[in-house]
Amino acid sequence: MPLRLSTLFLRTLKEDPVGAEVASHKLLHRGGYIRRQAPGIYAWLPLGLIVLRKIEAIVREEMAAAGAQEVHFPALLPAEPYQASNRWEDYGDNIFRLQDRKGADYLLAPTHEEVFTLLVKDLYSSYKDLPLSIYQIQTKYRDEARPRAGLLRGREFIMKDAYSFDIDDAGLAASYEKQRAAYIRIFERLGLEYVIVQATSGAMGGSKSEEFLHPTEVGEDTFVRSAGGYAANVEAVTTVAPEPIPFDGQPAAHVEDTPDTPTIETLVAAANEKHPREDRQWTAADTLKNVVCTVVHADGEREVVVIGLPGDREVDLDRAAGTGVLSAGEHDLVAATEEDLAKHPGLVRGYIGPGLSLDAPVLGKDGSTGLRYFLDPRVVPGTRWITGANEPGRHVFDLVAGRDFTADGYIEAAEVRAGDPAPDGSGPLELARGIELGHVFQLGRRYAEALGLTVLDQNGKSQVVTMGSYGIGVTRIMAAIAERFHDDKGLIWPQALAPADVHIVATGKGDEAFQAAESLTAALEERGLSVLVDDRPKVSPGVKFGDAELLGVPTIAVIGRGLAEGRIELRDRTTGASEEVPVDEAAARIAEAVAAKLAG
RNA sequence: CGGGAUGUGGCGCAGCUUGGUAGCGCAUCUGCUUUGGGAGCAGAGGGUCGCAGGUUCAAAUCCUGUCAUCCCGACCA
Repeated sequence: MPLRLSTLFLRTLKEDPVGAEVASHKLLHRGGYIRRQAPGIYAWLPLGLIVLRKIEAIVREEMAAAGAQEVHFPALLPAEPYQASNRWEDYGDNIFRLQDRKGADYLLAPTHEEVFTLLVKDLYSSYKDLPLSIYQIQTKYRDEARPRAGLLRGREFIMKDAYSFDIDDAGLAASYEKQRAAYIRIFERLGLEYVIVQATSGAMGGSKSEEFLHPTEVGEDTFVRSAGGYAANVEAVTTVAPEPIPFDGQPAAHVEDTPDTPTIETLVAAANEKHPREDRQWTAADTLKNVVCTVVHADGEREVVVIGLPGDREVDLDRAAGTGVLSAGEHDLVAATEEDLAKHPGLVRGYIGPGLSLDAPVLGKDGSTGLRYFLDPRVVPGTRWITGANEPGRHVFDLVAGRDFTADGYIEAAEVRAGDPAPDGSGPLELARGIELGHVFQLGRRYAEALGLTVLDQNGKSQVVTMGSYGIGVTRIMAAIAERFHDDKGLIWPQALAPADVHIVATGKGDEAFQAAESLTAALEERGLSVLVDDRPKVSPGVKFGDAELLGVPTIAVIGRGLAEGRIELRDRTTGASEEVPVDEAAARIAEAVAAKLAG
């Protein structure tokens, strides 16, 4: 049956929702695809559901092709499995929590690793049952502090999440590869550009991890890429360390008066004025900035640490926390507070330095402060720095890394900048924004271990299963498509996702146009096409044209003015092209156009 | 969590400074006209003014509290 605008549950709107910033949010709202219910929570109207189901269908087909089987879990789950994996705490306020009448804790699941793991544990106990890949398409809940951009960042959203279970690392690698390949096919079919970037695994734990990002300015994720093909989330970029420099011939360190220079800017100015270099001006890159941070341990203990990095770089704490310096039991890395600083009088604010010689270190576990000291990878042995002398108004010049000071380790704590070299040598990096649409990663054994998922191997020995986790944001994909395919008049759906194959507009007074629209509808449906027909009586043509453009069905057939001469107008919403065709050829021509769009 | 702002018919807003019994646009309904680019005229229906308390003869308006929402930031797979 065709969708008839005379009866379809739809109201198009002229006004954007209050506060809407991005096109997908405005247009899906105005086009009557979605309605906001609460911050970050949307109701799905008939047209929206049709598009959503089409995206889901593509995902289902590719999951089946990849050998994954569909299951379905509740969105409402008991707290215990999440307490066992520690995520009940780790997720913090991002979980929607609730209690039943007995006071037992429940949650609206943000993701389902735990219950998938437990289900497999329930049913399987032999290596012969593996490998296994199962998935669901399910509504997820995350109580985001600030939902925004409509469907792009909601508190309720639909996600396909798949999980693989293997006996060994090789099996996990193979399962991962299948899902990764399925994702590539999905995005190809959607016609949505994507970049696969290396990622960190974040709160989920695990090792190999890649994100599928759709590059766009409205995206919330920042990633880097090089002309040579390297791409990574900024959190996952590793710094290219320069070659060490021999100590021979390097000047000895010397302390100088640099009054009132608590910042890098004032320090550089003072250095150029009072202690100028002969060959060039000092710059911020010649200084070593020592930033005080706090590691928050799982038990709540706050450990102050110091991070040294070139003075021209800002600290990026997400990178620092995500690139491995935090060991087990270390929960988070944050900026140090006044109270943290107050506990360490050995730190002279504005003039912090690692110490003047290896014999008398200030920072580091063996230093006088006893605080752990980490360095940016650029601070290789032999590099010379201006840095704090741990006295107010004094800095040390020509302090050489490795000769005069060392650290407890290296850390990726510096911001990534455009122009930095790619770690694989493929050229300079550029920064870009993207929407994260999918994420594949090798979880490893964290969940299986925490929840006791083991199987017997060929030797009858118990082995912990290794897992992979693979997510795709279905509702987010819909927003990304709307974001990518629209113009100032409205949405322009790809043929494969449009709520109908053809949008027929009947205009003019009298019954002729409406009758012709009915005949054409029937002819198109006979050819297997889905039809949206604007059969609203007494609605002016301008309104109908406007709605057709807003709704975004890619092929529009206008029946009206030309009908007296036996012609129907075909419009291509994508190209804007328009042509008149004889009435009796219309169905065939439309079917051709639709087929061409599906193919192309 | 910090900063800023806003809560008034379905939607978007005015009214609040200076208290006096609620208005505009869109949408909806009726009639007539109009029908290839978001029509015209005439009429109609629809509001606990976020909530609670207070001041007052009288509160959308002033005061106190509270809740919610939006924006910026922090946070965030």
